[in-house]
Amino acid sequence: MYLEIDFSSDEAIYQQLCNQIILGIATSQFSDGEVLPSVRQLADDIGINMHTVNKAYTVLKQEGFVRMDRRKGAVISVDSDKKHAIETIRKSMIPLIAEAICRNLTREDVGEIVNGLYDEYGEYEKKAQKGELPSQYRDEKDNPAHA
Amino acid sequence: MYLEIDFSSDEAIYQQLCNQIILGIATSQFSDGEVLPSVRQLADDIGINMHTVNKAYTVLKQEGFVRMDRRKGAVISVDSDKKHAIETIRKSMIPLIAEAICRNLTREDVGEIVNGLYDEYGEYEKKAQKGELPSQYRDEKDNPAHA
Amino acid sequence: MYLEIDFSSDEAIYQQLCNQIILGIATSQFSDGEVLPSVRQLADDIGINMHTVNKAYTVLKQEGFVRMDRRKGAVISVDSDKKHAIETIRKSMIPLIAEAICRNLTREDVGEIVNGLYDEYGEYEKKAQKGELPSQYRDEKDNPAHA
Amino acid sequence: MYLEIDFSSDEAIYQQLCNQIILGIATSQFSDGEVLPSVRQLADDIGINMHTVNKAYTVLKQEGFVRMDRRKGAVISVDSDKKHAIETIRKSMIPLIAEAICRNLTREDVGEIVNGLYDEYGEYEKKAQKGELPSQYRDEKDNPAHA
DNA sequence: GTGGTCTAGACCACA
DNA sequence: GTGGTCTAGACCACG
Repeated sequence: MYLEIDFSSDEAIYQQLCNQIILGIATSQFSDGEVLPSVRQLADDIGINMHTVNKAYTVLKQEGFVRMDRRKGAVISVDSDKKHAIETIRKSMIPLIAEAICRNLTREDVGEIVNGLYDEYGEYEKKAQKGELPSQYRDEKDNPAHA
Repeated sequence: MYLEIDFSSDEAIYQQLCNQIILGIATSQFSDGEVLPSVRQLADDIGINMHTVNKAYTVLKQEGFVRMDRRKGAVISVDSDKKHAIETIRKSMIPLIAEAICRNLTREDVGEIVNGLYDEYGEYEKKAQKGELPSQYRDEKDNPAHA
Repeated sequence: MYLEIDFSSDEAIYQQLCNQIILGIATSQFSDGEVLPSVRQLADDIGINMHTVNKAYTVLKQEGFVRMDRRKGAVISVDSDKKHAIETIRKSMIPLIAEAICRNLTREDVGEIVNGLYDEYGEYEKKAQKGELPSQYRDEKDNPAHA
Repeated sequence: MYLEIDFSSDEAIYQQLCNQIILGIATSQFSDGEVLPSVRQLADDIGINMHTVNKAYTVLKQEGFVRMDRRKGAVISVDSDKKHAIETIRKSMIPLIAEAICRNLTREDVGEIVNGLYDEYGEYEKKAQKGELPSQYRDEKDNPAHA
């Protein structure tokens, strides 16, 4: 998978890394059980410090997207406790909705944004709704780019 | 308006301040044209340093929620360029939707979160839809043709 | 004359006032010998503090656009020492030209800007060239005079 | 590059710093992609406070002369949107041209000032016209598709 | 009285 | 080591 990092962003690099990987999972470029590149390799690929990659993996683990396997390294393993997820998303969404309201966006406007993003990224969703999950590894097309 | 700051949060104080004020605008606790407390005043009120408040005001200005009037100080003045707003919100929402998809939340789940938040905070929205807005500048001498 | 003040500008009000008045002179809305409004009246008209108007008048006097008459108040009286003027303009122009160069604007681009502004504001210039002003300089291509 | 600060000037130090650096870019003493000294370093070098340098860098970033690279610090990166640049320059030039007109300077006089300054500072211009620019980002990993 | 600027010194997250 | 944040206290220009 190709990871885009903007070194001039105000977002921390490890944070961008997390987000990109989460996006990769959402778009089925990474699938459950897949192994992420080693810290050192990914760091070299992107041209960043090893510590930074390490931090990203640690955060992903804490947030339940990855588990650390002693032999394989970081392995995708999405923890989907719906109630907890909703609460998390809700909390992060408060400032965004507040801004939307201030800018005179209606809930329909926001709904369109959400739908647009689901259309764009929601590969995982399609699978889920076709009941293909959680029969976990149903990988006919999941030849993820490079590791 | 009562502003709550969590000093043990990992979110920067000035950032919390920004969010609280934006929330205040969304819920009509602050309305367009209203003057915010002076940096010193607000700093004293919530027990933080003047400069921290100043930074919050500066960010709010830059993001188009406030303008600095040389006579009155910081004045609520929401810049509602819909197109720009949508783009901003969309960008900040990408990681959230990605996470939602990973956690198997459907777009309907997310829609409910959005609606819940609109119900909770959307005072401003109600006004807007009743046509009471926009009256961006109330002051007779405050809206010069060019900046 | 109508004076436009932007209270949200980063430029000080007295400074804007000065610039507007100078612009008024350039466009012949104020002419030599004309009396400016009293400090109090202008302050009331614009809705600003008397001190601010006072400061503007003081600066205009120092810069040689106005003289203070004990009975009439501030009187337009433009001091046009060409050599001194050139040196002043040159100094203020340095950062602008530096910026222009950085942005890849050619000297022709800047020349066009200058000409555009002369076309827009140069009432005074027309008089000068018609010989209505102190015959002085009626030379279309004179001494370089710059550093 | 040697930066000269006049501590007795009425111009803010951070503003002088900005102007000096812009001048440095114009004269090719700084070139695109070059890394500026760290805030602490530069502050020590010229004997001012870290925060003052920081403010200068922040302003330069906001005005599109510099970007903040999370790995390298402040990097010269001139944003040359010609249309925007012209509008900016034009606005700052209005008071200068107004003054010039008042002082009976012809457009030719001003043109000479402009040319003089271009002759003195326009190193960057020469390169640009030889086609050596634009190569805005030299770094292979520094130019992500989206910010 | 306001915000803007500058200084000084501190801690922390990031890389 | 970097910049980002926060604090504290000071002076000044502006209004």
